Amino acid sequence: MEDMQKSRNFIEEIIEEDLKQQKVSFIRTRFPPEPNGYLHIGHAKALFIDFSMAAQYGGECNLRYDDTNPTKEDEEFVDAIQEDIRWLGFQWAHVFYGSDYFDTCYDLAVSLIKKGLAYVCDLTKDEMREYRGTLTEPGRNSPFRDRSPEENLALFERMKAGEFPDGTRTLRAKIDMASPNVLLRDPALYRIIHATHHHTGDAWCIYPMYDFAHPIQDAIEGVTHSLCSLEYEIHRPLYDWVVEQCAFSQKPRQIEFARLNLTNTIMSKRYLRQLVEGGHVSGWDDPRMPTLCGMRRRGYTPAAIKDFLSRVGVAKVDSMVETAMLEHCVREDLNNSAPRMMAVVDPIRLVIENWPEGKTEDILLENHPNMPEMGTRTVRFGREVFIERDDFMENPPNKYFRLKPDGEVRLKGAYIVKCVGFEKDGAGNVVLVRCEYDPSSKSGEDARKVKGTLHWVNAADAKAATVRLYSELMRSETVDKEDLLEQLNPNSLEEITAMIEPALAAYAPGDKMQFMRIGYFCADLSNTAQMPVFNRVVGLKDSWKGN
RNA sequence: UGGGGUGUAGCCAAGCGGUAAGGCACGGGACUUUGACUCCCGCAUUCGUAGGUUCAAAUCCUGCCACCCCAGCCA
Repeated sequence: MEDMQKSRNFIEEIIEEDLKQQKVSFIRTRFPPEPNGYLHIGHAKALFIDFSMAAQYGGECNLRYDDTNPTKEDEEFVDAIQEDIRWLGFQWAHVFYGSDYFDTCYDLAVSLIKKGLAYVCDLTKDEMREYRGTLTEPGRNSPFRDRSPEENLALFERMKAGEFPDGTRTLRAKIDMASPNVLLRDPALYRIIHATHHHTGDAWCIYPMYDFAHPIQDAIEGVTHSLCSLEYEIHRPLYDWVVEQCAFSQKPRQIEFARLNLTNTIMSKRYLRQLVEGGHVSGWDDPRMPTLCGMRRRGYTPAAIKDFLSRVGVAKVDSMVETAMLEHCVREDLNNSAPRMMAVVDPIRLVIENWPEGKTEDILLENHPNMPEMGTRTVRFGREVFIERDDFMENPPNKYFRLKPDGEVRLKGAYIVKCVGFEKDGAGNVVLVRCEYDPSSKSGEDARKVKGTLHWVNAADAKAATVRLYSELMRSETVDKEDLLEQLNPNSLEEITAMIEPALAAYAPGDKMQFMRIGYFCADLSNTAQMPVFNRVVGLKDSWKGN
């Protein structure tokens, strides 16, 4: 037939063109996180692209820790990163460490020195900045630029041997101090750092810079397409310079795409750390965090995240995606898999006055209205039940389908009840609603319909549970990085005690379910039968205008 | 004021000289023992802007405007 050709994003176009022109025959990509923090949804976009491009063209993707700066990295993050990638459902071909290539990097640096393309520079950090010039003025050559290869070799060897303190010397590429691209003004290739590296220990005291190490790592691994975010666009000439001057025959190609930004979300690692260390969240896996471990704990599913990422697409425009899109994706996924349960999040009592004291009745409830294969369960119904405070109003607005004086409503799966009275406490809050039920209105046995249906929990066997209602961490759509803490949403976590149907207490940590008419929830890691804890993943859509 | 990028609806995003896909959001309706789900319908006479080329321009050309990135011995 005339199947609509699925449109290709620009990276797919490049890859297909490279394949067609036989520039490459096997696609290899890499996901190169620096092990200095937990992965977040922004990384997920990058790795989603890295892994899916490789998979789509029958190639492979490596996981490579970009660990060239021992002062910022820690082994702590290495395992967590793998766990998150696996959780999303991706499998790498190999795990590499950038530090595995330190010997090669060193040798290549030596070869650059021999070719007169790199030199040891004694300028201090401040001096180097001064010599670099500005965006509009060219820089000046370092006074050490013309050292002989022999002298450079000797000095570089002594740097490696640990003879010089941190910050006293660097190895620099000899490119062009007048380049309009500031990155090409003799960039540092190596710096001295006397620190223990989490992976190589004390083997080295000089470490290659990202701009030198990354293209080398890519080339060694045979990466064909090195996908990264837009801010590296300006690094590409340097990337290509390194590949060229180090004489790699197979040249990896760097392609840049826009990183993900989400409304009401802060993504930068530095600020996330600030939230964790300042105690503004409970940890990296706080369900409000955009980290993958946080989203996992919140109850987001890999399928929902991947669906979201594919909907967002791949392009070069700086964009800000609405969180609503993400929420739509979890709802869609959970709608098809989450059993429907009843929990009353803000309970008040409802008494059925014409229901005999002590009498109970078993109610059969479907676990999913659209999926009979999910089975049924039995719930006890009695004289007294809990209903939501919101589901009764003394003076309701128009089109209020819930309980009101003299109004009728069905209790889900049970009977139609009519409000015959209510009681308030001293503060004027309704604490009890009095009803009478219609014995002929048993669910499934009666054609009579009422507009509203309420969820409920039988008071005699309801269990208490802690329910955490999460909302966005940041109160405005965009976040100004200046005064982060003032922009925090003070109400991003509301913890309440809810009354739940007994079966809910048996759910294991990580299980997801729908609290009927409320939202999708996930049993928290700390969930126990004694005191169940549920996190709200996302609320149900609510089109009631009076709300 | 230098260089590198990017501008299509409220938000993403197709489009690649032949007359503006799709999704989210939003609005209206049907269905409903979840105000959910599902299903219909609506939602850019116009593509940052001003000109030019062409029978024909979001697509090509020129100018202008806006926004993002770069002056780490971070990645």
